[in-house]
Amino acid sequence: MARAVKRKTGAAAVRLPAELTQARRFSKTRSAQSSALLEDYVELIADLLTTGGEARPTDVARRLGVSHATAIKTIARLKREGLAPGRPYRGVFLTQEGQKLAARVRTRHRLVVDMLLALGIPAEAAEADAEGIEHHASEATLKAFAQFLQSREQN
Amino acid sequence: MARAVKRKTGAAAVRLPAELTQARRFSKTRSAQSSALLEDYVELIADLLTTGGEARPTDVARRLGVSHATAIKTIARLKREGLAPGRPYRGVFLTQEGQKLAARVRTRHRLVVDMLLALGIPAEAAEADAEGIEHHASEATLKAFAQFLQSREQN
DNA sequence: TCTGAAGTGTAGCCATGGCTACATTTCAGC
DNA sequence: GCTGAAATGTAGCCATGGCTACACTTCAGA
Ligand SMILES: [Mn+2]
Ligand SMILES: [Mn+2]
Ligand SMILES: [Mn+2]
Ligand SMILES: [Mn+2]
Repeated sequence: MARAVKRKTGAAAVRLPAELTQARRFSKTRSAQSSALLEDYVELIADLLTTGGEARPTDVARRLGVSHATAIKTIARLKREGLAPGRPYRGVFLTQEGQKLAARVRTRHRLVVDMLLALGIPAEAAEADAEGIEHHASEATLKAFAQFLQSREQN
Repeated sequence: MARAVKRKTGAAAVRLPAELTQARRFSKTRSAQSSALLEDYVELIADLLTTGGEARPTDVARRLGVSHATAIKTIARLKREGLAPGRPYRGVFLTQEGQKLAARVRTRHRLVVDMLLALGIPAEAAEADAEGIEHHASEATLKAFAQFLQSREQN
């Protein structure tokens, strides 16, 4: 295309900013994707901690449907990123920062599920889709979801 | 927890199926994630082909915001998977299967964007979020989106 | 107190999807 | 026709996130 600039003179120049915009969108999606896994781990660990008082790598692995080795490796990444402290063989916990992230993620998760349910989507599909969708919902989208739900409640 | 089975006898046994369900959800999300990139490539290539008659690796790279080397490597994967034929230095095309996939993906993309717009989400946020969300919307969810839009048009 | 099963951790493999650096090919314009 | 700039392709690096196989800790119960 760059070689074609001299062929299709006019339109190409105009389309350039659109290319940048689209590239930025994809870039945003990639970045969301890279935090998605950590978000799910933190959310799940928080859930295990509140429910059972402890979060063990094996439990995390079983709930996520991955091997315990995979879970342990990712938990190590949580530790590296300052989201989870913890000594070896002692279960996982969350730092203040980890807890804050967990709270945000849990709220968001519920909002997305509720929205899908409100649209009449069957429960299991709503839960499954939400697990992926949640990581790509911007603040603007979350706000719109909340407003939609609120307007629904009023009738 | 498995070690804890003998401590917390009752509840753990009941919770087992729920664990499997949740694991299945995460597994589904992971699988959606693994096809997401190919879907975006195919969608974009189809777009370039219809718009300009050709899809060159450099154009694909620029639109996705990645290096040309990355684009070429992923395009090689498209070829491996039977979605794109093409000789070296000759631009990319789509097989019948690739075209079918592109059509499905494009329709889905538009539906998701339209849904978000209908909820009052600002255009740029809608476009950006849709780029990630689309890959996690099941048939049930797409159907619900379509129905919502239809009911909207009628007033 | 000992011990073995369960849980935890480590090592090392693979595919993916980014990147930079460099080599090769194409083709517009002279 | 030549040629050099742009496009294309290749090589090789890295991090991530899966996996299996094996080693090490822990602790419930004998
Ligand atoms: Mn999730
Ligand atoms: Mn979630
Ligand atoms: Mn997309
Ligand atoms: Mn798309």
